[in-house]
Amino acid sequence: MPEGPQMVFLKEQLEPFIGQVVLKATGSAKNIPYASMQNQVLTSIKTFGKELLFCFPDFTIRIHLMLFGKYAINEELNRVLRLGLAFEGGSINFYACDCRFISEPLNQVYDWSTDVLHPSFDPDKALAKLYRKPKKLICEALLDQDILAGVGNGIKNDVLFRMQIHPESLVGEIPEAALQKLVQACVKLSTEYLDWKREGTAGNHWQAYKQPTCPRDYIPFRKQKIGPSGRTSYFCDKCQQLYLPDTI
DNA sequence: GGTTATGTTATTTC
DNA sequence: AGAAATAACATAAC
Repeated sequence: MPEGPQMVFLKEQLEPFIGQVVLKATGSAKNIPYASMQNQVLTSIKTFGKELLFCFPDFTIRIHLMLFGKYAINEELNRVLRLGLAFEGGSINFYACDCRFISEPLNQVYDWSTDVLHPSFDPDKALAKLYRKPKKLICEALLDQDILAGVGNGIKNDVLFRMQIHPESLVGEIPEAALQKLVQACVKLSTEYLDWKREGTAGNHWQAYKQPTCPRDYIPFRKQKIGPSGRTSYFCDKCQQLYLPDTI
């Protein structure tokens, strides 16, 4: 259930709990100080990329939904509870997710300017980090959370389609202007995606991801696992340009 | 039973 | 040493 925009949306759903005191923390997640969380005030909730951060006065609990994570607000799901937080005004339950305890100050742990949806996101820094990996496939580089935190496989596919760049292009071969636009597109699509979540707009907004046909050329998208990570890409050979080294 | 999937991380390999 | 590939983990649906 991840991708940055969904996590920001989840954070917004949970904001009513801010200021409330934990009545009880339960679950099967390891390294969580269940007992000492009791009576702690939830100071704030933040996100970093696909991570959700519950901030308490002296520590933070980090939730990552990974691939299969589920959550329920004011209800319970019929599966193994990983972390449940009971407040006066309701409860939050997480399942099949990664939970961690963070004792360091968050500014020491996170570089917020890496997060595509954070106000301090720094596109120039992202561009520089991308060019530091010139031999990587662009479809792999876009998923690097140290470069573009919050971008997932859906955003990756649609951004490449929108900017008409072939997923197998090498980062170092993409002209700077095009790569710059690609970074901008990550921000724009993530923001749009968040707006769709907020508006509760029905239907599908993906142009390429999980789609059968290219809306520009009306030919079937190619669906293929690309690169060492093997994440699936949806792309159109006709309208997405492949940037590779000149072979002479 | 096998495959697939909005993901990360620990371990191994080069 | 450090980058890159591989394995591992988690879970439901088709």
